[in-house]
Formats: sequence, structure tokens, C-alpha cells
Amino acid sequence: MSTIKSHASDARTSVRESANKPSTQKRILDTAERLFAKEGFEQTSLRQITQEAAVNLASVNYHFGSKKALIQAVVARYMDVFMPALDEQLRALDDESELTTLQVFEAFKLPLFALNGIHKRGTERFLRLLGFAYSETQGHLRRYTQSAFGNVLQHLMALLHKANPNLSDEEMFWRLHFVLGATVFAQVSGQALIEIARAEFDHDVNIKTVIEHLIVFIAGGLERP
Amino acid sequence: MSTIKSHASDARTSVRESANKPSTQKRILDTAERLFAKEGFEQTSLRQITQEAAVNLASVNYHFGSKKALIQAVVARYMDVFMPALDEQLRALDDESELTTLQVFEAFKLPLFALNGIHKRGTERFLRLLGFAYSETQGHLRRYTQSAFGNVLQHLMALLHKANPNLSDEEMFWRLHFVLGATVFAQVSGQALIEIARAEFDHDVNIKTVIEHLIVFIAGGLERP
DNA sequence: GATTAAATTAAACGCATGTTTAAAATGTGT
DNA sequence: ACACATTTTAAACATGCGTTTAATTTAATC
Repeated sequence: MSTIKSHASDARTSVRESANKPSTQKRILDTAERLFAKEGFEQTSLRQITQEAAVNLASVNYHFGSKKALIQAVVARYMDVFMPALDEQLRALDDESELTTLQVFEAFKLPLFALNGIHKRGTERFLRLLGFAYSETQGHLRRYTQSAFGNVLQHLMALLHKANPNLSDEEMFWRLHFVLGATVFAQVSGQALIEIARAEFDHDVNIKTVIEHLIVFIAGGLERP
Repeated sequence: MSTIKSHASDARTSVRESANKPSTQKRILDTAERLFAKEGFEQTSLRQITQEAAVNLASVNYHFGSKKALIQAVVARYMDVFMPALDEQLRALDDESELTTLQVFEAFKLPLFALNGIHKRGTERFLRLLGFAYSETQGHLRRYTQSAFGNVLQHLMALLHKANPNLSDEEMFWRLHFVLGATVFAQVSGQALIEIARAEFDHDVNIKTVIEHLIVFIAGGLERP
């Protein structure tokens, strides 16, 4: 779902868009995504975006209405791909009779890596966008996610409960939020950490490595009796 | 260590400070602490602080030099109490022959709760300040902590390695950062989560409860084979 | 090619921020 | 009581932000 105010025709691509020069909308969206994922939403100004995208400052408000709406459009482009893919993976787990926490979290891997289809480093960008969405208080994004994909998240909770029938509701509540915290933080501080790790351990470290480590960690924390 | 530029005499308490009316410096410090812990550093303006403290706007720059220096002074007031106390607890663990991860993290509890001596809700405030210091990119604070208390942090790492000799350096590196993430996030989103938990589970939830849950979680994640 | 709609542009608006200035007030030491 | 240092104050400064306006340019339609 996209909330872009299109004053133009409803054609899939603008008429002005040629192979060489993407439309103004797409230029804004791509540049905003790159900068948002790099610096965060609040730290990135519209002047910075429009300058690097080589479009006029006012065009953001013309095409998207406001900065908030632009943020939502950037995030939605990933959510619309990720959430249905996650939903599919979770459904596959419904048939399992024996379900482990690790299995549930590993269901995230394919949907996450599929995001590299949107952009070369789509997985990383999506996770960082998510991280900023939570660490900055972007309430409107939380509301959007909850209302658009609440059912998928409830499905996830149900599966985690099935994998950990011994955990009380309250314990599950806290641990899930700690999981979220570890994940979000890993992404927001992610690039800096990856660079430290590269220097420290002298071999290539990428987002996949981080996710592998993270999944083991959060499964361990969540399963603790 | 405090980096307050005192243009006045070096007396412990300003001469103008009476029992009824604390000095301007202290009023600023106290109000800033309260607002920083509530909303974050960047979200709190000097005008908001000085207005609620009933002091003149310019007095912040006069007494502290800059907003950055004020932030550092607020954090230092807690760090100067917490870090030596943690250091003491960690030293007590050096003698243990059998050391568990849980033991190491439980060494945080006393130093954390001791902060309630600084302020009625000192523990909560300190953790939230720390959380914002990391989630907002307050690089100067990270540098200050590293340079002022780096030895304590290294001691902590050594103990964790001793408790988990099976973990490689790299695994420890990642898991520690996930631990940090879960902790920071728990505090920044803490108040909101506590309110949700109160409503959901119908019994009192306070910062101590959160910390107890957190410690179990991070120990579980960290120990995972 | 004229007419109409859509998109782009430069400029300004209104507001908020941290910081600086210079004068006034207050306190201190002799 | 005087001279000096410290502190407080009101005002302005400089900068950056998201947004709006109104005119111009570009594209589509007849």
C-alpha cells in the first residue's frame, strides 16, 4: 500500500520517466532511502535529499505531501515485499508438530534476504530503516505497521508460544521486546560494528553474518527456562 | 570527573546556594537530567530546560559552555557513582574459581540500585540516559565513557570470557553488542513497555522487574553454545 | 497549434534551535 | 562605602528546518 499523492495519471511509470533519467518521484524515493538508512529519519533533511537527488526542494511536498509521508513511502516499499513473504514462511510452520524457537526465527531469513531484490543491499537497508523507526519515536510508522500487518505479527506470537509452551505470557512479553531491542540495535549500530569486526577479526563480515549470530543469540535468550 | 566550567570560586557549593533555593547550576543539572531521561537529549531544548528550571536561557552556556557539555555533566554525575561501584563488584568475582555468565551480570544489580541514592528513581534515569546516549548518536559521550572507564569495561569482558571459555572472540563480540542492544532498547522503550505490561498483566511492574527479566534473557543469549 | 493540466522552480514564510552580546544586578573583599 | 568579580538578564544573532506560494516551464489533449 502506498500513500503517494499522485497528481499525475495513474500510469505505473510517469510519462516523463525515460530509461536514462528516472522520474522525480523515484529519484526522491531512492535518495531518501539511502540517506534514511545511513543517518536516520530525523537526521536527514529534505534539503539534503533533494540536493543529492538533484531535484527541487519543493518537489518532495508536491509529490509526497510531507516528510512524514515520504518516510512512510520509503518504508512501505520494503514492508510490502517483506511482510507477505514472512507470512508465507510462517504458514509453512503451522503444519510442524514439533516447533523450536530457532525454527521460528529462521523463518525470517528468506524474506529478509529476498529484499536484496529491491536493492543490492536491500536487507541491510530495511533492517536499518526498521531500527531507526523504533529508536527514533516514529509513532506513525508503528501505527502503520500494526494496522497493515498486525495479523502477521500475531501469527508470529502464536508460533513462539507454541514453541515455548512453558513460558508465561508475561515472560514472553518481555523477552520478545528484548529480542526486538537486540535486533534493532544491531542494525542501527550495525555498520559501525561491522567495520570494527572486520578490522578485529581480519575476515569479511557482512549483514548475513550479523543475522546468523543474532538469530542464535535471540533464540538462546528467548528459550531460557 | 566533571567538566563544568566554573567561573566562580571552587567552593563545593556556590555561595548563592541556600537551603531553600539551590544554585542555578544545580537547578539546571537537575531539570536537564529529568527532561533528558524523559525525552532524550536531542528532543530536549535548552529553552525547555531553562524555563522549567526557572533560570535564564543564557545561564546554560554561561555555566556549562554548551549543550553538549551539559549532557556530559548530567551523565557524568551518574557514571562517577556507577562505574567505581561496578568495578568493586567485578573485583569480587576475580576470586571465584567457577564463574557463570549470570554471576557476571548480577554484579550489575547492586551498583545499579545504588543509583537510587542520587535520585529517588536514579536507576531508571541512568539507564534511560545511557539508552539515549547510544540510540541517538552522541559520539562524544561514547568517547568520554571509553576514556574514563575503559579499564572497567575491559575487566567485564575478561570475566565474561572466563565464564564462557568455549565462545570465540568473534562470537563474544557480537553477543555482547546484542546484549547492549537489548538493554538499551529496554530502557528507551522502557516506560512505554512498563505501562503496557501493567495494563496487560494486572500487577505492579517496575524497573526492578524489567532488569530481572532482562538479566535472565541476556544471560541465556550469551551462554548459548 | 492552441488550450489545459501537470510538474518544476526560486523565493519566501514561519518557526525553532543553540549561541553570543552587552548591560544590569548581585555578591565579595578591603 | 567603595572597587572588583561574578552572575543574571533581555535581546539579538546566525542557522537550519519543513512548508507554502506564485510564477514559469513542460507535457498532454483536442
